[in-house]
Amino acid sequence: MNSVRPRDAEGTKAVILGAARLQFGQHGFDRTTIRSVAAAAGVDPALVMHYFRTKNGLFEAAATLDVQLPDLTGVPPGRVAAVLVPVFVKLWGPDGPLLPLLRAATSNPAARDMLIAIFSEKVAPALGPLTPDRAQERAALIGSHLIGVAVARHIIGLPVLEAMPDETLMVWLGPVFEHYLTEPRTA
Amino acid sequence: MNSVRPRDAEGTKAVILGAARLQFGQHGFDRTTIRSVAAAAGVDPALVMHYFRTKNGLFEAAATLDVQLPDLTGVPPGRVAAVLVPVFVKLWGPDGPLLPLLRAATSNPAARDMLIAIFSEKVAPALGPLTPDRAQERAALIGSHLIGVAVARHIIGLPVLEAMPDETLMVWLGPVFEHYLTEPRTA
DNA sequence: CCAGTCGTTCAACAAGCGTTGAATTGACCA
DNA sequence: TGGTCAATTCAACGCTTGTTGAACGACTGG
Repeated sequence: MNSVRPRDAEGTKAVILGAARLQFGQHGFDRTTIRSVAAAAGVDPALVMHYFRTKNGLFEAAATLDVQLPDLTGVPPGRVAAVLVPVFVKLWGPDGPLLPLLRAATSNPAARDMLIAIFSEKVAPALGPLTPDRAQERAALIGSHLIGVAVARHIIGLPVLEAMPDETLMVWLGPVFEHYLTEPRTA
Repeated sequence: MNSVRPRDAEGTKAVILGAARLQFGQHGFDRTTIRSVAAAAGVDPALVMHYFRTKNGLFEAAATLDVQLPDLTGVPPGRVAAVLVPVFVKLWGPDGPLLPLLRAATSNPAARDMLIAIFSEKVAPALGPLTPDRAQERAALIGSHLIGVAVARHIIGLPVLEAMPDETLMVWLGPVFEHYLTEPRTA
């Protein structure tokens, strides 16, 4: 039944990391225990420590990711949202890499810093060229809206948003993102 | 130094509740311990149990709140955002009652249910009369945007949004909320 | 066939947790 | 003054957690 894997350091390391990603994402940092990760990976808890030294080490390894955003230079403003929304919806989806980070951010400063870094190094630069001014603010508003939708959908589990298909969400968010990217500000 | 309070059940109960609110709000459910709440309240841990029976009981007592939204019937759509945004910004602010609930929602199902209840019993009914259709969806999008801003500002601590004054935030959010409330949907 | 290496497990620790029941303290009334 | 009862504390329990060092066991090169 329980298939005994051959001895393979790199392999088991990957299995542990997979289980850790899953649990950190679903239950957050505190509720995820070394023991539960080890059990899910079919491995002794001490082995987890051996490979990742500490629980924080395991988390950092599990949360390390490279967020790739499409190049948006030259995309007409009216089309930007249509390109952007599907990408972000996937990144923030239940299987995406950002939700675990957000869940952990409640109690883990390292997770907070990682999210801030992703915003200022990836999101803001990607959106900057499309905006007339105040690029940071505009990007932050778009980003925070996406965070909110992700929280409402996947953490709180608000029925209306849980039930809403991605396409419908896109239709709603599209004009708003366009507004945030292009609307001139006087104040 | 450490002022010894007179024996007063109702009083100490309130002190404990205050400490609990503070800690649940700042550190979330898991990181808040009976012992730390008791210490902050200058009281024995057993006393906390005596008054609130269990940690979940303490949390429920600390998280119980009545969110009061202004009556919006008859307010012209263009003015709605101007009325609504300050109220929501305060409710979601660092001293408001909703942030603790959201922090706890990461790991506490009761907190999730409470947030869902607040949405469906308070927010959606308040916004419903202002919308031509799909009231739940429209309210959910506004609510999730506010959640996102709160998370970005007070949980993650995104510098751009932390530094943004409430008035500026209002100017940004106003047109978007108006759009969500009034924009006709064809799809 | 034996030694050594490396993946892996065993067993235990110290600390912190929620929770408990009995003991202690202090205030009030007879 | 002494008794009563509520408010509060003491001391401990059983459990889970992260973490550790030593032991085990399978494969590999000599």
